[in-house]
Amino acid sequence: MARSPTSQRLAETAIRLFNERGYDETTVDDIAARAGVSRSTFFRYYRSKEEVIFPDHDALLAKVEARLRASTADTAIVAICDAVRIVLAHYVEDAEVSLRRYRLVGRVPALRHREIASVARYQRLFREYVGDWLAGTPDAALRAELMASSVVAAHNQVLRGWLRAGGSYDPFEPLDHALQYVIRTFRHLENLEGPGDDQVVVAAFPRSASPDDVMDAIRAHLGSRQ
Amino acid sequence: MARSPTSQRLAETAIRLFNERGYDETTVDDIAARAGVSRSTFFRYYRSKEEVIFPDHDALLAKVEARLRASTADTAIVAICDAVRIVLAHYVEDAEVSLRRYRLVGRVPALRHREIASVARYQRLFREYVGDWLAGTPDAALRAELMASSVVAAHNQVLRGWLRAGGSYDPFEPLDHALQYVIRTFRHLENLEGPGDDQVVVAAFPRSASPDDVMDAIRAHLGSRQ
DNA sequence: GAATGCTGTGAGACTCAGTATCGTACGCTT
DNA sequence: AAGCGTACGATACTGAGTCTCACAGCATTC
Repeated sequence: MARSPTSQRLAETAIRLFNERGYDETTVDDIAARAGVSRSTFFRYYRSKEEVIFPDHDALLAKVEARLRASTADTAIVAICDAVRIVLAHYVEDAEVSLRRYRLVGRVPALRHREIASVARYQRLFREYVGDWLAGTPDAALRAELMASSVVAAHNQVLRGWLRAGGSYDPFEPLDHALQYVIRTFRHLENLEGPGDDQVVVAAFPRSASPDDVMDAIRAHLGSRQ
Repeated sequence: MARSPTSQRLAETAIRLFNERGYDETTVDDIAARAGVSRSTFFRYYRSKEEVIFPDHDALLAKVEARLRASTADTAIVAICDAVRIVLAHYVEDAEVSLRRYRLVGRVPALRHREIASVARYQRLFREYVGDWLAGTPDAALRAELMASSVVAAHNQVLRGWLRAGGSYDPFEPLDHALQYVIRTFRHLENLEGPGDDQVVVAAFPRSASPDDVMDAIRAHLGSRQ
């Protein structure tokens, strides 16, 4: 599935021209001519002028889906975090391309729409996965939607920050930091099944409760565990 | 700002034709001819063929923004919930149109993309608002993103459910239910400023911690409050 | 009441994305 | 060398969206 040299050449030519003259000012004819092929050939490799900017979203989407499928309910959160890392890694691998695309997309509304649409596909994927995971629990669909949107939002926030900074640092640490928020939100939304592996949320009390009230209640509760 | 009769007529004709023949099979010429005007006139009222389906998103967006601006930090959550209700109300008011559009959008990828793009504008609006609200606190941008995405996700989930059901019930109750989740998530994400009004989340511990460890830690922490 | 200007409309030409078809040259097999 | 499949080029076509110009209606003004 290695990309053909012609396809590669077309993509590079296109991006160069888009940056030189602007997206709207560059016609498909220009790209094809400069790449030394015919217009027909361009449309053979890319279904549209926009697609030349977003080549392998399908492949990436498939990778994400594969990672999610390769998990059981116990490891759902791990699978989700892994999947998000896969996506971010994809951008980081081709930092050069990602950055050029980022600048381009920021300037061209049509491309921005396209990008947003492709993000929606990831969100949908996560939503379906989480929906299956939560199936049967109350408000499963709603919570799946919220969880999926959080995952995607966290990823996008980290990615955008990294891109804005010109890809000048390792974004996986911020990603894990962001995912901590998401995981806590998950736990929170998931609270029917109790807390997770390494943390036990102990209690919540009316603010009016005195420290002694709190201590008493906790002592009583812990008593049943000893 | 009442819509002109010609514009109205064009929109109605377009939707009827889209439903009869399909979106791609209907040309702008068809619409204009059937509405009794020229092609030029169509493009005077709508900048594109897609736009005839999504007429007043701009106005709605402005309403939402106005509602958000008309609030101080204290009432941020209230403002956000209100804003979401405004959006849902807009769909419910024109239930007939909303339903027709929903069915259409479900079948035509180009329209779906357009819809998704417009949703992103709402999310951006909420993100900026929440970002201002949280400005100066740690991870403000990240938490703003998460909160905004939750708000939008909740709304969309409720709206989609209502549309799928053919608009056969009052969606504001489910909306409030969904917003409860969102609000709790907010509180959770907001915990730097302390928890909400009536709850105090006390602590989280490694599951391996013995009850005594827990008690000691809590006692030490509460000590500083007495 | 004619000249003036503004506004909405129609007509037509033009660009360009995207589709479909056909012919052909090249490389590979047997 | 004959046959075959694949990739490419050439060409024509549809339809969206832009632009320009001409004209008609309608008000104002002197």
